Amino acid sequence: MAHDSYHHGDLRAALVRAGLELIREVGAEGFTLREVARRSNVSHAAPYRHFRDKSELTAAIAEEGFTILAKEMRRAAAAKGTPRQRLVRAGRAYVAFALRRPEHFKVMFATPLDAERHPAARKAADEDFAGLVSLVVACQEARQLRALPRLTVARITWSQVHGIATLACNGQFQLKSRADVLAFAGQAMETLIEGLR
Amino acid sequence: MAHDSYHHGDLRAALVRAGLELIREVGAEGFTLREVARRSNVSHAAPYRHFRDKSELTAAIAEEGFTILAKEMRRAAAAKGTPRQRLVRAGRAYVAFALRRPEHFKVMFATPLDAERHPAARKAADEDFAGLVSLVVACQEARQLRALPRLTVARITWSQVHGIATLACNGQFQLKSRADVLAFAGQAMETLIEGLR
DNA sequence: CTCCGATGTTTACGACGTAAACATAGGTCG
DNA sequence: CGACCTATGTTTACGTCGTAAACATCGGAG
Repeated sequence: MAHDSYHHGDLRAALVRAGLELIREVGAEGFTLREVARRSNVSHAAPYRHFRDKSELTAAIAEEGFTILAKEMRRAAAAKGTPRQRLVRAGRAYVAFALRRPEHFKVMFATPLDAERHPAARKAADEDFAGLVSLVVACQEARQLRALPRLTVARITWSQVHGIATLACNGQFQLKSRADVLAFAGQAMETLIEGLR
Repeated sequence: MAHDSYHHGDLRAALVRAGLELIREVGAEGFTLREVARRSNVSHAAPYRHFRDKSELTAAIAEEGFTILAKEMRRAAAAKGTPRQRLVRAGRAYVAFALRRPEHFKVMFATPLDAERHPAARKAADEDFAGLVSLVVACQEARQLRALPRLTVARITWSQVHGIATLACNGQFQLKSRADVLAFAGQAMETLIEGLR
């Protein structure tokens, strides 16, 4: 339990936190297991007691990201408003997340999350998508969306939002402020939904 | 000129080619300057005569990618058909490119292409986008798109297509075959354009 | 023909990922 | 209450990487 003793208490969580911070600072390229260990005041081999290799730590960080993202989308889509408005808000939350933590976001989608190697991360990602599907279904039930297959509609929407998030956090649009990007995201969602009716 | 002499002839091009191949095989993570040198039958320090550092080689590879992509989109959007059909075909070509060379595609968008550090790559990317804009403008002139700002429409379209490409080549949709993904891409574009009218 | 600059090579350094051997702390069982 | 066992750290070691500096070689300009 003692924080400064030989044993750490909860090194695993500490490593994930430190890793998250490091990735925010230097991005996935500069990200280093040894530096994560250093920041956790632990020898460079200690992480191997908790993660089989580096990719497993980044997967844990990705998982954390999916969990946070899910939470923020849920909050944005909270009950009030029409299903359509809720869907739009969720989409904007997605983009907002990517803008606020671009490096974290990139790590989440850097690698095809191998279901065998990193089942937890994969599950978290799938749950994010499930949340999106349920918003889409709500729209369809309210007759605010055309009756295409649910999965198809969800994928189209996800792609739109994900594309905006990806391109924006790589600075590919020449938009100045985050607010501009978010406004654009809203516009894009409205347009898309218009096509989906 | 001799291929086996001390001097290589056109090492720079050879490095880009070898690099491209290597990235296709092992992805951006396993990508190594030294291995590229090895495959070019050259010492591990030789690349530094042609690239300031590793990132400059990957930028050159990215640039090559943007050039190829532009060519393929141009070909797909060739004259026949309505502007709208041409736009859809270009979008599908974008996705097809990502599916055919996923690792290459990832490298192209891995990093915010710094205009200072990698001007050539940046320019190639901008030209790709310019091509898209011109297709969108053609659609607008044919009254097949609502009169939103050109840039906005182009960005929305790009985001949609880019999102599909990114998610698909990370295996995030659970679609089996490339054909399925391409069909989906077409559907998505049609839907989006519907909303843009 | 000679010399110079462009292009390769060798050697060297520090950092990294990872494995193996070793150490310690804290709970379990006598 | 005290001796072990196991989970969790540490140390040491190895091979690879990116990169820099010093050195070598070739081909073309004077």
